[in-house]
Amino acid sequence: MSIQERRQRERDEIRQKIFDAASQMIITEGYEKLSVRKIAEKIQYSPGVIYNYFKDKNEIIRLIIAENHQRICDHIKELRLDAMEPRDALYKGLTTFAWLMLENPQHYRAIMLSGMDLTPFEEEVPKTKSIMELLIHTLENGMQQEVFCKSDAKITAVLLIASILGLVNTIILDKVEGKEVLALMIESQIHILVKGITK
Amino acid sequence: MSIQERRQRERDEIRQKIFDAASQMIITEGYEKLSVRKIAEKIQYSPGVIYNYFKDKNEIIRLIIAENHQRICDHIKELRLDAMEPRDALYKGLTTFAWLMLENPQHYRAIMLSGMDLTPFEEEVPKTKSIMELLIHTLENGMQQEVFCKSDAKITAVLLIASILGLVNTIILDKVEGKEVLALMIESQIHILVKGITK
DNA sequence: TAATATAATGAACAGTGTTCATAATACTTG
DNA sequence: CAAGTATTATGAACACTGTTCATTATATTA
Repeated sequence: MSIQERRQRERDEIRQKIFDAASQMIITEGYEKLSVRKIAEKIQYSPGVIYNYFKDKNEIIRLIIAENHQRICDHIKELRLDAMEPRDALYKGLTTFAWLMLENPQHYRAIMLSGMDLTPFEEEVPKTKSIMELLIHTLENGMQQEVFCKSDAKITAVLLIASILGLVNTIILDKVEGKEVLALMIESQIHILVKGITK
Repeated sequence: MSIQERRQRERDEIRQKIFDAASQMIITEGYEKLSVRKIAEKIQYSPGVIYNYFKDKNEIIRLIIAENHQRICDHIKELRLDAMEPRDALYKGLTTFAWLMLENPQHYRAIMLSGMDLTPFEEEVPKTKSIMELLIHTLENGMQQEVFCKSDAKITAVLLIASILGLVNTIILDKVEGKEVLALMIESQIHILVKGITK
């Protein structure tokens, strides 16, 4: 029995190696330059072996994105937004989200670029929705306390996230430089959004 | 002299043919599936001929995006926003922008996807900035009339556009269906934004 | 008509994702 | 320990991609 455990462990290790190599290559060389052959070269295996561990290249990318989402979600959970005043919570949550997204742009870029093919993505990793759920909870909380205007919290959450993602995308594409300008933009954007939904 | 005019005209015609074929292929088959070889096949030329008329594939894409921007900009200009009340102008302008973006998602997608390589883009087609300029003008107008909060109009314009692009992107990626849901999202988003910057 | 400028060709190069028969390895059984 | 079996790695092959360029064909000029 132990022998099969070890085999499984070895499988997992190689799988992880592939994953890590791909993840790092996206960060250092960018999403566009990522290729199966280069991953194989980096871990010193033949190209074909990748397909013994992953369905295809897309699955690897999906999992990298999922891991990133999870990481961001964990960070936001640690903020304990539910213990804060709704508007403060919204401020803090969205700001954190924006900065974490900007932390490694290449991963974020992968989300944008591979978008269309990632529809079965949420089924695989249901936790991905959690960022949205945290936000929805904050919004509903604020509505009950009559701080925010009444609306469909789910839709409003989508709109808020979309705004932040749009800003992050613009910042990355336009190569906005200077942390103080960046901070001003994020600050301003979130100010507008929070004001826009408050009573 | 007339003979050179004709030659130039013929050159322009083939160039246009290539452009049109590419533009249509993006719409029908999507940005990812666009290839130089398929363009050549569609216009019944050999692949190499493309490079007698365009520097590379990217230039074609850049020009398609530029044309799209121009088209949207012309539509918005026709609205005569400067003759409207600032908030109405903002509403109308942003709503029109969003719907035109959603009109053919594949072109919009090309903007997102090819982003990083398009930095020299604005130098080629300075008119691209015009949408932004129209928006900035509307904002400055509103600030002078003390309808909008005082701020850097340029930055605020970027934030507003980013929000709309973010929403459009989300709608496309998440394949939001149903025109009434779509309309509600756009309407809500713009409502939040306008409220967010008004005094 | 011959010389010249221009443009189309398609093979070639270096790359991509993916598949699969073959070879090598590791494990199980006699 | 040896023979047989299951598992995994290999690398060639397929069908693509963008791009370049010597060669060929065409059209213009002398």
